[in-house]
Amino acid sequence: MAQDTRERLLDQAEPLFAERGFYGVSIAAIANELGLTKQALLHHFGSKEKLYGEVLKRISTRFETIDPTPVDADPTQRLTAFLLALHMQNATSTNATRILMRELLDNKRRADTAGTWYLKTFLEGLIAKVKAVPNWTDASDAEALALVYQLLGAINYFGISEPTLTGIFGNQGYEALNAAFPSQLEQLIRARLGQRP
Amino acid sequence: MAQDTRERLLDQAEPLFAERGFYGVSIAAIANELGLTKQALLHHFGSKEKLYGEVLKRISTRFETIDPTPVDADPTQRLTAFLLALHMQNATSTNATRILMRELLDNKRRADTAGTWYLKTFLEGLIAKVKAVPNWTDASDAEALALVYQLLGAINYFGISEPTLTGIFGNQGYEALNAAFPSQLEQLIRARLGQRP
DNA sequence: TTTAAAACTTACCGCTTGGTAAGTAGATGT
DNA sequence: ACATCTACTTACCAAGCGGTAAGTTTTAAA
Repeated sequence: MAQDTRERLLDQAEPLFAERGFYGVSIAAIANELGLTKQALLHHFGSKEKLYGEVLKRISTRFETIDPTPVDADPTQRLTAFLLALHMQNATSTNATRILMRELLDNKRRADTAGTWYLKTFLEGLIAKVKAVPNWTDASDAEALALVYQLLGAINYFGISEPTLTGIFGNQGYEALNAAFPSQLEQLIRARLGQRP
Repeated sequence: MAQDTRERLLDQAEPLFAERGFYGVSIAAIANELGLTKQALLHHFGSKEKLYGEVLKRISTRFETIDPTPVDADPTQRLTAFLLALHMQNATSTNATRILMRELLDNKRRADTAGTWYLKTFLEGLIAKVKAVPNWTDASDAEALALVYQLLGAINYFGISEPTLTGIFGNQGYEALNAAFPSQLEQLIRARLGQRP
């Protein structure tokens, strides 16, 4: 079965899971959107869980390859660039952020899915990046992680809020906010990294 | 129909919607957990949508009454106290945060549910609180909102991540993080409010 | 003590769900 | 030419879904 077709199907299934969640879409609905029958879809992926699992795995691996700046750059600069890149990725597509946020919410039941493990290395990498900043070299792991998590939260929470914020403040209001966001984020990062923990 | 019973049922339904989402729980499952039959539950609330709507409404009204500090306090202090109170509320119960986060994710389809409207006044109140801070008096609405949203993101994202973080870093790891979080959050707020926008 | 409303139960209903079983058309390799 | 494999289709299934209809018990005010 052509790898391209498989990838194409996963490309199309991803936004459906992102928008409606695992329990919110049926395999029949997905198949319909993809232009084939439910049984054809099951033929390709075996089960709904497996299909979803592959969508999740793709996202995980995709996340492992974000690092826009050279290793020898200034640590503060490097962390800032990395987090801004993370935010900018949401402008392209919020599917990954939405799906991972849903995993976070469902993790009490679904226990340890693919998402958790990639997150470990991802977070540990970020902790290391924080500790490379002069002011933060002797921060505890918990302190560094708290900062990291606050910044990730700022980015990802905003990432999933576009529909709601547009609903509240209108298109213009949201656009103004979206335009102001990156520089405000940069300021937030600089402000905190400039302080001691 | 006794108001107390109604409230009790909503109290018990809330965590189920929080943990499994609207599409993830059936009315039969809820009824079972509440110790009555599906039909008895439907008798009380009419439909699943209406039951969920009432859960949502309760959360909205509950949010409108958080303001721990007197109006005449120092603006910076006041905003900090408010946001810390918001974080501390998650320690008591994450149900509200989880449900509202799910609403954020589903808002593309569910359009304008109860959650959106309460959020408007809530966010506008926070914008006003930011603009009361000396450095921020002449910030634009978009700038103030960007900051507010970043801080809310930091708080709420952490609020829903306990199961995942415990899974990654273990109970001890999570406890250390949870202990470090409030003071780190306070530092983050102070750092940013101390700067100009 | 009667009356009426509230709080249920039992019995359904049509529809959707995820999944299985068995067969088939068309390409590909030998 | 034959066999194999991929990519499907048609037909079906039991279980679960949200919801309706109608009857029964419980509670409590007149």
